[in-house]
Amino acid sequence: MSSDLLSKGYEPNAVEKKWYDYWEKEKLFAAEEDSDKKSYSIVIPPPNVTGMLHMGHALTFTMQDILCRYRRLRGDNVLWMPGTDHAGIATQNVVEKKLAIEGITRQDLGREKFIEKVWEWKEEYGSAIINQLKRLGSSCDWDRERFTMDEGLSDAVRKVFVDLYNQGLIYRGHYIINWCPRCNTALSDLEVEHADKDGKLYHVRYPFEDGSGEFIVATTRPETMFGDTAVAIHPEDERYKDFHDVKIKLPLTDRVIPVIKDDYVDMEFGTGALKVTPAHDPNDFDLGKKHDLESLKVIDDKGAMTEAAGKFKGLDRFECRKAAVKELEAQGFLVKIDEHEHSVGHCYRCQTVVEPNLSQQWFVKIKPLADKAIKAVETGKTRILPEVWKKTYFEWMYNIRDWCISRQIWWGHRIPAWVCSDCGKEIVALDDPTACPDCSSKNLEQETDVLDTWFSSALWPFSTMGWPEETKLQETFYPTSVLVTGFDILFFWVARMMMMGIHFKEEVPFHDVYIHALVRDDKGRKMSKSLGNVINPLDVIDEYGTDALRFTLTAFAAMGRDIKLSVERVEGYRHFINKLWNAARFSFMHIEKGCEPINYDEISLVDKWILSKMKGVSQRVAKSLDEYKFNEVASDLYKFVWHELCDWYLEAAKPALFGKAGDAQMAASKNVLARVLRDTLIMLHPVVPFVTEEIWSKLPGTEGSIMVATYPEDAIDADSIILDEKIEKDMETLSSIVSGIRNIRAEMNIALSKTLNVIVQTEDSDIREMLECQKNFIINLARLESLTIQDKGDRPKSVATVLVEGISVFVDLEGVIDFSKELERLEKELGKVDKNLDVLTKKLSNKGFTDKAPAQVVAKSIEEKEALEDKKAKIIENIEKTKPLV
RNA sequence: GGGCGAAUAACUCAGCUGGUAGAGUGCAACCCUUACAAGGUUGAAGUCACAGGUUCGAGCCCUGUUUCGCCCA
Repeated sequence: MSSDLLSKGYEPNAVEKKWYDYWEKEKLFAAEEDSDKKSYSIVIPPPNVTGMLHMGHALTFTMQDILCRYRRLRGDNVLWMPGTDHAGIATQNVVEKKLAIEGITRQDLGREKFIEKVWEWKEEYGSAIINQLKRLGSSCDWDRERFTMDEGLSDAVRKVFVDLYNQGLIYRGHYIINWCPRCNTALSDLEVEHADKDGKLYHVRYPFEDGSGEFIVATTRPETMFGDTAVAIHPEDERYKDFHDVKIKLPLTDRVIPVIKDDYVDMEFGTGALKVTPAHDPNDFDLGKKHDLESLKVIDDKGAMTEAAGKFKGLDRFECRKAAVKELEAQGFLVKIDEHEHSVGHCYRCQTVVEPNLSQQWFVKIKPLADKAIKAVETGKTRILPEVWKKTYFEWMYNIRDWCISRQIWWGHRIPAWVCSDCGKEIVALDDPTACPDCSSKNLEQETDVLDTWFSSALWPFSTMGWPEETKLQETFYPTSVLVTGFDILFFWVARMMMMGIHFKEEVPFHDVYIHALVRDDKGRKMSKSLGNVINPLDVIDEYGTDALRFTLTAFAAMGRDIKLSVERVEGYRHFINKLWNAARFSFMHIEKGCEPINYDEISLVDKWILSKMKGVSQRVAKSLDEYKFNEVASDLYKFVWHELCDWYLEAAKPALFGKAGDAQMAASKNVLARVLRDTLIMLHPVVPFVTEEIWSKLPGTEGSIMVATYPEDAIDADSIILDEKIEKDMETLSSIVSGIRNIRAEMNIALSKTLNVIVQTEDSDIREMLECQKNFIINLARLESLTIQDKGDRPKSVATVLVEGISVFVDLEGVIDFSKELERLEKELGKVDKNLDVLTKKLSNKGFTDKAPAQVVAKSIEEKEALEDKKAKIIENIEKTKPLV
């Protein structure tokens, strides 16, 4: 026996580093390419190479790590594929900012040199996020770490591009796209974030050319008027039905524009006359195409006005708005300005207001790809959980629009397309062409654009496994078992992986998609730098330990619900880790050797009880993990460790463990304790890997890492552990009696040092027998001097009473208290019973209930009512007998 | 404007196919009882947002209202 095996409190910091290094060194995270075991695989959502660990990472990596560690304990061959994303715009921004400090722009360097700089930056800082992920305990197979710009993945990207092009699913064209004037690139629809802004609605006079009248048009963007090429009205608008062939003299310009009729126009909005700017509004663009209107670009790529804006040329678009309004007012064209809230698109990388702009870009024709991805979810080949997200997925897929994939930045996969300068031939090829296939010219110019970063991440589940090569890895691990991610990238990433996976692998990329919640602050707000409410996971880990953070996130990860996190909550769960630690510390005082098969003939009721409870937990935990109910895993384990193992089992087993029940019982209980601690650690390990490994390493009879242990349900002798309802019921009776006596002690203010004499009466002979056997249990835990078990008999005089399931418990209070308190207690108890009895009586006197409710339910109610009536009678009796004592 | 979700103890949240409301934290009282004061024992605390409806019976199902959050345009 030795208590100095473990220190008094759990100190996570030293322990975590030690074990993480050990796991890595021992290659315990490594997947086997070829194995007889069942395969289980997850690819991580690759964090941005510029990223810093935040709570969202902590949550998603904790969940994935739990699943992977759990599947290893179940004997699976697990691949958890890690890597990072080159994050085109974000990374380019970071490096540009760094250069700016030195006063250099990327244009100063030129494309080649700049990209070299980015690679240098990546080599230096790119592993930061990976190291942070390791601190979470993530058991990824790091030897397989990939990067979306590495050679293999770049090959995959190129092949996909070329194939899609040849299949007619990638095309180039002039369309209106979202343009970020700060990043100087096109963005996909998804990369634009809409925010409601207080703006103004300007009402402007658009006079007819012949002076016979005017329209009043309402616009939020008067600066775009220089690009107007028509005014549109609704064909059925009563107000304008007499206008035929009118032309508009566009204010502040010399231009005359036509009036078109289209039922797209909203008659309710403003005056029902809509200015049409095809080059700067997506809807107007469609309208322009339909009516064959000219597109006039008035805002350039930097957000400044073009030639077409006349004297406003060169002005920033927002400056121009002010200037134009002033001019309109001066010339009498401005009717009024209303306050107006409207939605404005912002760049998701830099928050600059996005400019819809006409330009030549590359697009993926997405509909054919989407159709197959929809079908995969409809038929259940891929499950989306929780189910609510299925609807969102379908909604987006049905309304999907072609995906703009070209970006006018430098950092990324350069589009493998060339144009022949001589004949204009467009060439897209796997290998760089040297001559034009049509005219043999060698004057080829490569496309300067790069691909949307999400284009490469869409290939992640198979490109990381070696595709387009045929590899053993893909054979073993594709499709992956589950994708775990937040809903914020459901469209960006999940949907696109679905489309690409199905198209190129002819197989869905994952069987399950588990969508988890977002981590918010304790008031439910998104964590953001500007709000200053960010909780840095690394700080939390430093203060409370990784396991405490992981357990907290797990406990709060109820499906489909956001997590409101505060450090206080982490602190709460640190107490749990410490409780576990101390339970182990106590156990180590008794456990001398590894556990041996349990002999049920030799062990006590509490022994059987804790084994039964443990069996229930291991079954429920397994089921909950299969269903991604992480919070249930945490609460089951918490309840078991704290309230069953520590509160009752360890306390009840103490006499036996200290040898007060004989050597045989001591040995048997020690064996049970060893078994329970071992299996508890294994069940906990996926959630709290560090503390469990530390305890495991000191637990007698264990070899190697807990990571390669066997989950209790799979143990060779798993069936010898019995889930026994009768035992659990008996234990409940016993603990209720103990709690009842403790309650009397507390309410009567009886010191713990005062041992009590108690008489228990029940007419049930089975229970009497059970109680007789478990006498010491009650005596020890309720701190009694003596315990008498009777059939029935005279009620002793000066007692406090408590009723447990028809069992009367009399606590002898001779000379201890004043009985007015006891009377108070009894009256209170009577009140409770009466209230419950009321409900049941009403229910049972309702003919509808007795006639229509299932017989089982009625019978149960009758039984309960009888028990309560019996209880009531006994309480009244006790009250009557107590009254004279007051 | 379209869609989705949430509302349960002071706080954070569970609550399965409808059958007398649960946990943790916090609070109050007592206790250093030989693993743990980061602990133990006991206790108080809820018109399940509001209004209707279905049902013998509704936190749960249906309709509407309010408030909040999110997504899409």
